Amino acid sequence: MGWGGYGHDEHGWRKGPWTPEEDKLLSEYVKLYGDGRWSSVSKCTGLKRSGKSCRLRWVNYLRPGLKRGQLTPQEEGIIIELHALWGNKWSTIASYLPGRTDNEIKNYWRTHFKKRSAPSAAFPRHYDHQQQTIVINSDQSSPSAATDDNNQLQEQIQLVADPLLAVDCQKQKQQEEDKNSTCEMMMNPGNYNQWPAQQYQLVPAAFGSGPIVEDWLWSGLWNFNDAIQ
DNA sequence: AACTCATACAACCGCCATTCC
DNA sequence: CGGAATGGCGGTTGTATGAGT
Repeated sequence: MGWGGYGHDEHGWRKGPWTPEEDKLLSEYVKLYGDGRWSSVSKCTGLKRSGKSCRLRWVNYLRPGLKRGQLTPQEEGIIIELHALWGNKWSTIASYLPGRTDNEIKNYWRTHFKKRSAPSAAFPRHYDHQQQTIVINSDQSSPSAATDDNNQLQEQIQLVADPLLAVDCQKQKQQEEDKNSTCEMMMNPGNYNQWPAQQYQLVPAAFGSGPIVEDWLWSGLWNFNDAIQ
């Protein structure tokens, strides 16, 4: 990944790709002083990099816990859904994907979706709708199982009309009702032609846990995207 | 084998909000 | 209180790489 060699800006800061030596210096600095005092990195380490450049390098590349490699279908789904919610709030979206950076997500989105307009057309080429979507209420012989699923789903669904919070009782009550109806729709998707408005889409699987719930959410995601076309 | 194109990735830029002095 | 410094974020650019032709 070259930048055509190294250069310096008007302030004398080095530019271009980082060397292993620079990475080592930066890592050692953060180990000693923590991440946050970027402007003093050059003073303390002799690194000829601006604070901004150091921060970027740390956040996007050196920070511990970063995941490497291709995003999983689940992560892709989360990105798609959160982007529908918040737009290009990459750092916000990244906060729901542990180990992924806003830069990575931004790059991914631009590469895969930028040129496409319709949300449903935006799904990655390797995402398999048929594979991800499960048959809802397939176990008709066991009503109790369906009820359990419903209860489990109820716990996982959060309505996010206002992602920051429902403020008053009226809103909370309304949200509770919407939550119930959304759950009902997910349990019996065939009975509904129209999905709720965008503000009532589901919180992505990252908030919940377990393959069943994730599959439910995935199928809901697809219905939702079809609905908003 | 050579060329083209799409994708992945790293890094920079500019703007804005916050903090500091 | 106001200006400067700093940090954070979204947008953009440039190059490497691999697949397809």
